Amino acid sequence: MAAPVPRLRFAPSPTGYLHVGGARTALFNWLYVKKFGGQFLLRIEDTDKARSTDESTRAIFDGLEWLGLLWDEEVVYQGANAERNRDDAYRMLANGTAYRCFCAQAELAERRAAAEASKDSFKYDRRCDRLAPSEVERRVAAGEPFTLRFRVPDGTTSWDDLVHSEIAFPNKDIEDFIILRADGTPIYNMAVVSDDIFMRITLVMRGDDHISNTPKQILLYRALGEPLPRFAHLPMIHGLDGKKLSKRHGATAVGDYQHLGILPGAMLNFLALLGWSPGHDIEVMTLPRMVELFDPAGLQKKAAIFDPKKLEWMNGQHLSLVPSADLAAIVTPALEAAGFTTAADLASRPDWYLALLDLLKVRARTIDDIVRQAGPFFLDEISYDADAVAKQWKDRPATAELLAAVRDALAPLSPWEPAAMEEALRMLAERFGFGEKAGRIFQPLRVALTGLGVSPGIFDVLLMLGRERAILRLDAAIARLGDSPGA
RNA sequence: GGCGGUAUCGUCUAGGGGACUAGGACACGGCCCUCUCAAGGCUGGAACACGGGUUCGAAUCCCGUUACCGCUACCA
Repeated sequence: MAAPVPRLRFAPSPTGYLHVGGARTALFNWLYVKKFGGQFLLRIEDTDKARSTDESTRAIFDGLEWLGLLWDEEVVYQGANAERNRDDAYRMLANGTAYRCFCAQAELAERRAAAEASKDSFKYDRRCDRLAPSEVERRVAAGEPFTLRFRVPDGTTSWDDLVHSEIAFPNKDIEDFIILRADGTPIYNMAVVSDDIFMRITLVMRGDDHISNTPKQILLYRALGEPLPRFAHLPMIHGLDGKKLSKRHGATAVGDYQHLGILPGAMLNFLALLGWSPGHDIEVMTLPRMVELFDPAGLQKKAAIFDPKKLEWMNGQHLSLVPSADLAAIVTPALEAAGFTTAADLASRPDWYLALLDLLKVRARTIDDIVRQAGPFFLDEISYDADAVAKQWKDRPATAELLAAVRDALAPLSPWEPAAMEEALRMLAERFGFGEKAGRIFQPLRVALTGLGVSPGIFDVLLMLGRERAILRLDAAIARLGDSPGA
């Protein structure tokens, strides 16, 4: 049998935001398609009108687009397929694999409650399947409402799961489940199967919370006489406490991480490692590299715990990896939002901007870190960090004197370049009797230049600031030191 | 309760009978580099859930126990 072209789908319900677990499911579906060829499709499961919102649908699109997980065909809205879903359900009624059930919802709930009270597990007793055909006809004619139930056959339903290998369910444990509501709308399993058939899905890859839906769905395919897709059930993602990831664990929406300054590539890389391993101790990967290395054999069976610390580390790795020219596209809006500069300003001095990014990105873990450290390079008026001032400007008169000497040593430098600066400042250190400990100049100078205790190397700071601005900063610092001792 | 799934350092994982004194990464500690902070290098502590088998030999195979997770709706 010739292998069909893989067609996979990601099928979220639009009831919240794009959850990191959903994003990871989408990623593995996408990786599979990119690795082996085929199509990655998106289906919005909006049949629960009460909970589905357009806003959530929008959030799913936004999240996937941000991650770069683009779908290959037009989005399918499950709600639009209700009619075809119903036709499929009626096909089963016609071919005898389903039957009408006239049991009232309230009555069913009562029987279920009674069974549970006596510690029995409830299973529909098929009473409506035993109704005489004439009786059924009479009740239908009388306009009695009914649902359609699937008649579960004897035997065992099993499949070869792509991640779990063989999984089997005795059919006796599956009740005759409803496939069509009294109002004619399909139940989840019916809609999924009907749509997956229609979309010609060849591999259903989803969270393993769907494992127990799978035998029911397989039975439906068979009843409909349709070929089975393959199934792959991915493990769940849990929070740090081992419980299912939820709001109280902090950020769980993909959009949250976007706003926290995480790079999409880092997010994808981190998510990929949660439930999959390429082996060979490989960890940091770009998306194309992940496609190259992807192999379903590396898929994990065990639920993974989401560790935000490792995500941050991963982001730092990607920050260093991404060319500054690419990074600029993401950092520029953030810099503008912080009120530091404008895109036009940055565009007017691209070399300087890229050099600045080169300096900042290696010591940042998030985009926010970069923005924070970038302040002194844009603002006219810097703010001074109290701790840094207290530590590096202890003896105020002596520091003022030192900084004045630094200013005088640097001001005449020509050209304005690091080697000359270093020579001048090291000579100054000798003169002040600091010997090899030039840090005694660099540190107070750093505070004067940036207001901070940490920054890129001092000569890089001087270079990026430019002579004029550096001298201005020094003057401001000297003046400040001369003022009230309160800093 | 029933059914199903899972089980290697705190966390993510490598491992698919001998190469295991169980490897890597995050986090944590130490050292080096060094003008600060990162980055980088070196380094320390830290795991095969338990009990039975199978086998000359088991982290790896089988069974049981335990724990955790999921499903158990005219939700998805």
